[in-house]
Amino acid sequence: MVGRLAADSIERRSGVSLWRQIADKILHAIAIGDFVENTALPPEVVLAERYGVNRHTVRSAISALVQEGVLRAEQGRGTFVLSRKRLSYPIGARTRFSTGLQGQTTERHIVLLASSIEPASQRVAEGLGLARGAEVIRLETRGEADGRPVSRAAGWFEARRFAGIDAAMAETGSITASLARFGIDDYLRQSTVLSARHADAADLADLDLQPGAIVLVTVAINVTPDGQPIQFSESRFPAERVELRLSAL
Amino acid sequence: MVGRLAADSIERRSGVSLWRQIADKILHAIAIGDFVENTALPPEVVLAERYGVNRHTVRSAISALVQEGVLRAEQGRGTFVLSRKRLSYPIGARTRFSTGLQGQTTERHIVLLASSIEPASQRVAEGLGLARGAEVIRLETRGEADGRPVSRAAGWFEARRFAGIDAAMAETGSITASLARFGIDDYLRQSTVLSARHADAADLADLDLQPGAIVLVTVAINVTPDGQPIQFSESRFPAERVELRLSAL
DNA sequence: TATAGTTATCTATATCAATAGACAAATTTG
DNA sequence: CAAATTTGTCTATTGATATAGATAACTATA
Repeated sequence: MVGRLAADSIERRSGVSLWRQIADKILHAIAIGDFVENTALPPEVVLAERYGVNRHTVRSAISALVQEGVLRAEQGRGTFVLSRKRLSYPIGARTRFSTGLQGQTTERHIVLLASSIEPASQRVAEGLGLARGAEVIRLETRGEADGRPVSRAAGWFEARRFAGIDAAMAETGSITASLARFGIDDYLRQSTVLSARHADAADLADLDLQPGAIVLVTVAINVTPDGQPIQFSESRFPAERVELRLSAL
Repeated sequence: MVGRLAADSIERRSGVSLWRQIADKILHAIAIGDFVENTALPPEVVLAERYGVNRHTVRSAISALVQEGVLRAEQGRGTFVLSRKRLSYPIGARTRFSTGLQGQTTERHIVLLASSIEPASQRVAEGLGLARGAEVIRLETRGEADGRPVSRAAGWFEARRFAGIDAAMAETGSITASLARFGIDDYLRQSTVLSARHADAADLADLDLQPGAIVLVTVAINVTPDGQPIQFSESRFPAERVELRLSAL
């Protein structure tokens, strides 16, 4: 018996335009190696036939991907796949931003975008083992590697215990280094919950994405080695640039 | 300083229609508890103003979600959120479909959709430690819980060692039970790589999704306790119905 | 029962998305 | 150079998407 391999037709009047669907198909084809880096795509006419749409619709899709920096079109020659490997971000017991991307990138750092003190919401309070409404410090950060944004995170810390962590973070550019100032030499990831959704307007701006992009979302709790919760965080990763590699916890 | 909390505007001419974006927003709002199960949504006029679109556009979004079984509209009364909690699928060293969903569901099983023998592709061969082109058995399966599809997976096994595993799978409806027939009493997850993308036509059909839906994708390798690779798999989960909970590996 | 609040339906108009065809411009190949 | 191939541009038409306004139908409540 033969399994159906990607019937791969497109959906009309779905709320997602055909050009967007085809752009996604091309991205997927690149991701699985059907279209190879630094080689030409099939001609527009062929793609139009393959996907069962008009050539102009294919052109709209290609145009969007050229904007996104995935393809380069050259009149008379063809349309070429630019190289853009996805970063593989490790998630495990000792998940650290910078060390996790060593070897894949030459440069990476965290930028502190904003910070504030606020009462803990239900889930933050639960995660940190605090009373609802207790004061917490929120740090909004963006992770960048080789000049490209690869993550956008919000982290919450108990305000009383970690007063001044915002300044430490701005100065050091590292969560690990900032926590060290409060006597935290090591911390472990207690839990990670993962989901995915379309990027909202904030994601688009923060992560330099195009409308319709997908973000991976992790909600995690970090604890000291003896199990004391110190950080609750929600991170967003652009799915087109990052994959998450789950390592031993 | 104050961090921007979800500017949450909508994107025009993005390839995703406004009604689809608003439908996604409503789903998200339900997911994070802004809209509560079994209570009414704000009136259409209010939603239209909040999202900055015409009332009719909001109605299109609501109409789609009614079709998807997320909402129920009652003339004169309001539009209500039906209950549909996301399943939390655990991923860890001993990831098992059925046991992982115990407690959250009353019934779950795996359906064998198709099977075939084929030469190993590059990545499958690498994952299983075989020569490229070596014969492998592919099992196409769907996981269902309480009558709803929650996963769609392809699993590859070395053909010589696991000849007949397709029949075993069809009979037992369990990977674990099928492997037991080949003397595999225990197996561990060696690696998991996670990504997300839009559902393609096959996903839409297999997982009973609407166009524009997002799927979480895991690529995993299972090994015997002494490290021998036995299964390479790629699974897809509907992000609107499933979240992945990473537990200790 | 009367009123306010809500969803449902209708008409009309403007813009975006998709198709269709023709031809121009650039590149490669014979 | 000529022909073939491929991307780029233009015009035109159709259907889906979005806005706007008016009114009907239904529900709850004072």
